[in-house]
Amino acid sequence: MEKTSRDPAMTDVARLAGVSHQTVSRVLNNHPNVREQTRLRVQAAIKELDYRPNRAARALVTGKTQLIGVVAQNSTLYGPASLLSAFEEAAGQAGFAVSVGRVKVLDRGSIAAAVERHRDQRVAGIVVIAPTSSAADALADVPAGVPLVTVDGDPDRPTPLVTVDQARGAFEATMHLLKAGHETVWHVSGPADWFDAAGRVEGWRQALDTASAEVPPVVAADWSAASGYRAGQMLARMPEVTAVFCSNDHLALGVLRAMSERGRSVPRDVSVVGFDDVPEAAYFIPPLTTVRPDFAAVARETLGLLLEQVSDGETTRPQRTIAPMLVSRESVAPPPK
Amino acid sequence: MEKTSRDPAMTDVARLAGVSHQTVSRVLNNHPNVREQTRLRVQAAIKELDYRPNRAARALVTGKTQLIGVVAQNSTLYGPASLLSAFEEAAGQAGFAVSVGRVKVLDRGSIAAAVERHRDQRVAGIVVIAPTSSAADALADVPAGVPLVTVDGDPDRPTPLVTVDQARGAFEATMHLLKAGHETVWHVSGPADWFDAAGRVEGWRQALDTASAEVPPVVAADWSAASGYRAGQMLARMPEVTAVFCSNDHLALGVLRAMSERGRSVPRDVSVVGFDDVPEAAYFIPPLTTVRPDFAAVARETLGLLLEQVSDGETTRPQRTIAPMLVSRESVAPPPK
DNA sequence: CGACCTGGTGTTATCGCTAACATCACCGGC
DNA sequence: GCCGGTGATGTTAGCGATAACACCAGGTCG
Repeated sequence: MEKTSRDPAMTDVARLAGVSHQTVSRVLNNHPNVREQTRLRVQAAIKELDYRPNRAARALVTGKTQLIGVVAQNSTLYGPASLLSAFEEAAGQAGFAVSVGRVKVLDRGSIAAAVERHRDQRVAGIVVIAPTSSAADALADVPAGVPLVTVDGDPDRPTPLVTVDQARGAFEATMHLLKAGHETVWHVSGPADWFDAAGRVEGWRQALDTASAEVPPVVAADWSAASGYRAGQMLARMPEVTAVFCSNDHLALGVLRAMSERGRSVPRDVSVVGFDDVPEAAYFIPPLTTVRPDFAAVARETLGLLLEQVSDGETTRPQRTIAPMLVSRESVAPPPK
Repeated sequence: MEKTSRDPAMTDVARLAGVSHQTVSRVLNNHPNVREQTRLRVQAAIKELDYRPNRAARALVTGKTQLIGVVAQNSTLYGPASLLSAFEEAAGQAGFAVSVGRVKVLDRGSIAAAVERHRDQRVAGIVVIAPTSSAADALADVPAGVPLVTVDGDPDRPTPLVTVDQARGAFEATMHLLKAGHETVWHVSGPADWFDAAGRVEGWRQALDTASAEVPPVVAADWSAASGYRAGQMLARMPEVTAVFCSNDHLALGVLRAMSERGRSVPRDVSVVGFDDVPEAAYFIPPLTTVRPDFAAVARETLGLLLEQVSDGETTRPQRTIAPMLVSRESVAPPPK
């Protein structure tokens, strides 16, 4: 009767290498005081047994896990999804596992519950993707002492925060259009309760102010192509509209379509700029000039900020913004004569 | 000098309730042999101390974690992203945390590495979202003994697998078009190395066979709207094309646009059906008739199959397919006279 | 009415690791 | 040539839970 023998433990490695288990532990944790020869023997034994340290045992004695909890909305929007994916990659490379707690709606109760689930797991730290004010409000409920970083959250709160510099991206996009010769730039905005959308409105307005251009009314939409299309139908009817900055690429797609349907050629008659640089943006007709946020950088900074809190308990400068990049394609041209 | 006292442990609860720590353990694990009165005392103590069991300690002694590892491609495609999100929710409700290992490309090496990372974490089981043959191949490297379920993988392999019944969805979509009176149905297909795409081609062909309709050549594309648009440009030029089944909604979007550009009205001149029911599909112009996979059901089945393996070691019937649902909107009509 | 079960509880060993201390050989300096 | 320092290693004691067994009271049964 062969019982499947249990996974090898540190003592098994120690026995094979002819040392004590403590020496194995020292090799594993790169302690300096181990003779080179001994280290090699131990490493050979580890490889031979396909030994892997038991994280539970380590966590038990150190009191720390190698787990990071992320709270994110259960959505497939490009921005948040990319962010999450980038963060998982960054954390993975740093040797941390990521446990994702999805939330249907970003309200206090749901977020608090997700945070509790993570605390139950004794995560080392928590990241909350909190792009709306209701989500940011919910963070007030998180007990102090838990390392916490907010991504895409409210820039006006003192909590540790990493965010794309929405205003700067919008500023550059708008400036790009103004420099092409347009007298002013219209804006199709995302939902007002999203910080991303608010920041982009702000950057757009600043650019117009800087250039002393007239500030047209904001055209409000949500993030969808459908709402961009509706906004576009309106704008297409107004001959004075020659340049439009859209709060994301899907809105821009809707605008492109509306323009094309009314026979206004992009970029000959109207120039359009988006935000996000979704993978399809280069295949729109025409290929879309847009602003690309560096999600990988956001992820790296977030992780850095979190690990700083985990080890030091505190952070020196708890806010980071990541400058996005304008990607110039073919949807921008000088205005018609 | 106040040192922040450590989290309460089981013994603290036991002391407060006036019982042994073992009794606390029994209460926590719902053992039957505990007097009601004792149970209440213990529960009160747990609440008072805000005690939460230490998972590391439990994992150490039981040898099992409450963690499930998922390997998924680092993509933002609607299908895989939805699946992942649904699975995280299902697992969360069953008390499992989900650790996601993202992979850039679905090749043997990357998948093997991701699986190894999960094994290091001693996950209870692993789910691999393996929609292409290269991904399915990589599973050969996974050592036996690790509970493993494949989602969206190769239906022709014997590994435990849960998948949407692509062929059936495609069959119904095609039948829907034939019943509307179309003589035959054209198909714009996803990439050939995706099982999803292959299954949908098969279902489409079966439906045509069943109705003894002519089988036109498959129009090959990838999953993008851009490629759908190119396919659509071709189809729009052919007057005999009155019905098109697209392998996903984005392709359908491209086709819709191409048709509209060439003045062929949908659904009056041409009927179009998609697959996936992306959130925007109802806002396409016209609102798109499509096939909705039940991602939540896939997630539930996957979890069930995995937990069955975890507890029993084996599974009886290791393959499950989930029937999708046709969602009828406004992009289908009888063919023009 | 003593043997035996059984429900409720406590005691002890154990999981696999790290931290802290113990040990021991070897070194240089006065 | 004895002393303290230092580098390499071993020994021991937990971390916080579960499992296995021990124990004890009270009821059942022959």
